[in-house]
Amino acid sequence: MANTQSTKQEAPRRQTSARTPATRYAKGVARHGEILETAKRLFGEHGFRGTALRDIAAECGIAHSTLLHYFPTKQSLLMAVLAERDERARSESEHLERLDDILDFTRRIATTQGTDPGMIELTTKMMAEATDPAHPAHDFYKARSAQLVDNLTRLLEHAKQRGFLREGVDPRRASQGFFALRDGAQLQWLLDPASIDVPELLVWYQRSLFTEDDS
Amino acid sequence: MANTQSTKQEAPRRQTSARTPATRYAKGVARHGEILETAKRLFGEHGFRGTALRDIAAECGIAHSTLLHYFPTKQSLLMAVLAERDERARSESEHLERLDDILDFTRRIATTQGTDPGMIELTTKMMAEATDPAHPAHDFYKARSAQLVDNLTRLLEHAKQRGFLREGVDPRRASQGFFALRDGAQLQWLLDPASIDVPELLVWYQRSLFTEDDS
DNA sequence: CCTACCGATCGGTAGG
DNA sequence: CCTACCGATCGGTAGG
Repeated sequence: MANTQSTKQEAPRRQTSARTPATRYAKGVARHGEILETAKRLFGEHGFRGTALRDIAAECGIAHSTLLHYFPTKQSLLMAVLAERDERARSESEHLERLDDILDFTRRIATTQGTDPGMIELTTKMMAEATDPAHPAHDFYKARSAQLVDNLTRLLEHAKQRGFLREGVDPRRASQGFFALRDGAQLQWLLDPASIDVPELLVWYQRSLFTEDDS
Repeated sequence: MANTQSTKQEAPRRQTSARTPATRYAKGVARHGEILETAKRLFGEHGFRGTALRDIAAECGIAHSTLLHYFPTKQSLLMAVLAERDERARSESEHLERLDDILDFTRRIATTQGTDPGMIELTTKMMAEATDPAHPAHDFYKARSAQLVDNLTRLLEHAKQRGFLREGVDPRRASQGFFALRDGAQLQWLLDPASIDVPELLVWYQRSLFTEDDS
């Protein structure tokens, strides 16, 4: 495992029994990431309230008090998980400035399902749990949902101006409909994965919005 | 409270300090219903796992052990809540045999939102919580969702044979889409009631499925 | 319908 | 990174 030392390209260090600061740091970072990944998965499977810190810690092979060394409270762990998830989503939607990508936008969101089912599971279940106003992630998802709808609405408005939208399609309503369809379909998929093809359903919805000029 | 005795139409009973069996029975039934209503509301607000029996009992003015006299386990209380909710929904969809009602079907489902928001809140939140396979209501919602989709699919197939559906509308996909849209919209509505008009969104979706021959 | 209690579990802390 | 512990809370039971 520590074979990276075997090259000995650097000046030899003191061979004490204590690990070097660099090693300890790297190990800490790895633990940090391991906890995050495990938390992401378990929060997705059992929800935030349904997951105990002891469960996450056990899967990482540490005591739960050790986990609290990396994340001082359970809520801080949740926020870290949401921030990581959000950062990835943000970078995805960042390069959607060009209107050419609108058709591709929903398709990309749709196919994310296959890319990282764990992320989808987390997002959907946490959002559902966060409908409780007392839930620590309530404000996060409230703001996030509004932002998503607003972004897609803006894209659809531009598309409408260029004549890409079918008659009678209201940008805001269509945007709300897209995310409602996505979240509802994912809920159904979580209940019974074999019962529904989420990407296919979303692509079908998307096609019903645009005029038939995709080559 | 016990004024039903004042009519004295029956033979006079012994006037002991103990209440009559009839009175006790009526009181028990009332308690039973009171607990059910309170549980429905609190499960809707905080979910099943997020609601303690002590909270429900406290709102009914009894000890939590007294609640367990009426419902021996927490899960049995949940099942009673779901059964009552399901019975009402079943009687609603019972008289949908006639195909004339299809257009009205989704509209009825849509406007239920305004009729009993508590019921909607309960259904949506419990369904979301039940995506956890370990949740006691998992099988219930899995079966229930499939049944709803199947029922609407059948109605849409009949409508399609009669030429009521737009071209390219697949009954099954449209049915899945309807319930996905409903559940996702209700999720959004729970997060922020002011952000979305669920009935309006569902009626709009419904119109996109049928040909324009509604008077 | 209550008091009193059980064992289990929770998030978090102390102290090393 | 651990053991040991805290106070709080949980669903459920005993016994009246």
